[in-house]
Amino acid sequence: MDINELIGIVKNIQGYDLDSQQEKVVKHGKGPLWVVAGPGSGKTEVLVLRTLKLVFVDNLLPSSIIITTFTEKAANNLFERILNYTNLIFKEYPELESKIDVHGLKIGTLHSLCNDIMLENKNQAYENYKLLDELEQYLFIFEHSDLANERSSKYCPLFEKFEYLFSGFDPVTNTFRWNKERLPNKWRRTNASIKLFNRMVENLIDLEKLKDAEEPYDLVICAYNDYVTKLEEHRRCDFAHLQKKFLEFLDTPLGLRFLNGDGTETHPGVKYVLVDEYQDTNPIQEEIYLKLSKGTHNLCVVGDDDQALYRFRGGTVDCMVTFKQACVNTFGIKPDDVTVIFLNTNYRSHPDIVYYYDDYIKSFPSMRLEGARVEYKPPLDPKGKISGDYPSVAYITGKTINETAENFAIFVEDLIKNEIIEKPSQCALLMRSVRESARNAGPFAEALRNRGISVYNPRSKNFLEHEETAGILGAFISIIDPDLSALESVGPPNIKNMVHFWINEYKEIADKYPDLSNYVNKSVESISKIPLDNWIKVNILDIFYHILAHEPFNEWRDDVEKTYRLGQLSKIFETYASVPYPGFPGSDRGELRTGKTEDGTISFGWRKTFYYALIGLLVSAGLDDPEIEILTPPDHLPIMTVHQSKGLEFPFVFVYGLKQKPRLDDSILLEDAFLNFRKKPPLVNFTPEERAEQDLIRFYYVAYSRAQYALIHLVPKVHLSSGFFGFIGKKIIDFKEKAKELGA
DNA sequence: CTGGGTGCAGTTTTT
DNA sequence: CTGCACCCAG
Repeated sequence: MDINELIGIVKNIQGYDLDSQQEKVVKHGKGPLWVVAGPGSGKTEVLVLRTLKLVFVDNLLPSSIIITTFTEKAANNLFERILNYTNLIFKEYPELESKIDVHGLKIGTLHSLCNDIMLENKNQAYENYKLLDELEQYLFIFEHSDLANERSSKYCPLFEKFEYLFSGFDPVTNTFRWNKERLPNKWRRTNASIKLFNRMVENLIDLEKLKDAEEPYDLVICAYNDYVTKLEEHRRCDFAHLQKKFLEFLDTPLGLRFLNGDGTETHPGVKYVLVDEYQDTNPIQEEIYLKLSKGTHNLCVVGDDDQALYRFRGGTVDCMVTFKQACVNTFGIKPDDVTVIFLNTNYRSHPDIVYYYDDYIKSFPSMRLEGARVEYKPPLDPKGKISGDYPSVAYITGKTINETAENFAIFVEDLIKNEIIEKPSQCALLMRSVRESARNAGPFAEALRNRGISVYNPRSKNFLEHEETAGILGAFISIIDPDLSALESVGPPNIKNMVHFWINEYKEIADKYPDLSNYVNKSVESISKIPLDNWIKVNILDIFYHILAHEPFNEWRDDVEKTYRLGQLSKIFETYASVPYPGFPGSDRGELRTGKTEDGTISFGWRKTFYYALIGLLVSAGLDDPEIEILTPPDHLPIMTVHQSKGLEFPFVFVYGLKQKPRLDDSILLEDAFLNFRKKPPLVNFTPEERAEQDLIRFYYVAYSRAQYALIHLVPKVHLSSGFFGFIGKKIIDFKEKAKELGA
């Protein structure tokens, strides 16, 4: 197929032409391609079409093309679009159908591809390892890592140096700061270990360099080595090490065969690498991408440096901003050999909104520093269908949050009454936190509901308080710790309170469902008959599923949300059951034993660990409620975090807040702590304060650039005059005043 | 409109 | 403990 035929087909399907920049991306041949794409510029579409071009025009074997993006959801979406186009192409060119199968494309998150490729290529260093997800890594570190378990003062200098990893709110103990009189508690140490170890791997920390560092880095090495040893011992691998192993795999003979191919269709080699959302890439991922394309230089990255949101995951915008330099350094080519294409045409927002957020991001001195944004980035050019002379950027205010929320609800009500919008789902309220507390989404959700406008707020963190989750946990605990004697020994009141709540919830259910209470009582009785110090034949999962098989859990299967939550909970139990038992190879936490001294009970140690490790985690994690409907119900107004809104667009976008202080969070401080020990020193350097500020600016940029018809700030009066963003208040229109002026 | 004092609640996101 | 909202004085 000819490239123009392909573009013609696309035009027929879409009804419009690609713009010249988009076309350049699709048509680009060999060599590094750096696509700097603004919001609403059609970047994912372009990536899809470029993939089609490689397959249908260049006739590359799909399995020689790697396409990655940031989340599973985005990856699925990307593949679906490719598949759609492919099917339409097959309608016009039926003879291709037998020759081309796009299912061969290596498309997914980088993590999933690393996993699949190493398994397919039988990489010995990865085969037979269990990949740990977030929860599994937590439980593994909680039980196995020296840093989390050492009871002496061995690690004190490390605790001091990385103090920020141990401070902040700890919901398990309800404390705000590590009490330095004592060692940090185990949850804090576990969380700190996770952050520390993951970041060391993601930022490609050179252990050799670290060896020469002054203390307490010796303790960091010691803790890290211990963790890696334990992982190997138990044949586990976390997400960060998955990437590290993949990088190492690429240097092995099997890896080189994968990379360069051997002339067979099974091993065609890696011919092209395409990366979406490149601004959220971290150093180890950058290294992987560069290595994958070292032989071909065919690396295409797409992203928007202004929309980087994932520093907490090790993502650094630097990779996006310095892509050209990285290619020059790694491939040994000239800067001009890297093709730069700016997709700066915006098809999403009203021109005034586009100018507004473009001005916004450029107005901060910290964003104008060298290396903060991609060089020579042109201004956004609005060419969307939306136009009209109305105030498209404005604010709604009030004396207090509640009053602001009230005015907001009145405004939304008016939008509906006056038929400016058909349904509430054409709006979105974007907030930093969607929790329905007085400082967050609470007043807004309430004001809307008071006016009969339903709210769609799926992530409100009360997973453990529903009757089904509380009920099954209560039933389970009633079996394994019937007199709650182990619970009594658990310190933190949060855990105790939560468990008591579950027990009560279970008792209420049990009153109505005698079969269930019979099962629970019988189980307690049969455990009581097992002699001291003996294995119990049932695994915790057996107990869990037996409870599930009883009413009312059984009939709750008809309820989508309840089923989802119970499914999540059973996954959590499965995870816990798979945690290796320290010191007993081959056994795991799912297996139960009776106590050594106390007759007829589950071992006290097991019960205690269950409360501390698993329940403590659940209580502190505040698990999310399910997001079952991906699409907002039309008669609901979605309340979401800015992260959730990424990649989406809404006719009316409301954003709360113009008064927020940039925060030096631990991701930023950790970057600095390891700055001098990177295998590759970073190409840009900002102070932690500068990075914190830039992150905050980008965060709101993402929010503002979601708006199609109107962007409306929700700001209590004080936000307009003071605070970090206060100046914005002077640039936008007060909706109420404008309405008065127009006599509306 | 600003600044200081008081009181209160306690992100977010992903593999 | 910190950051934010809110109130009040100037």
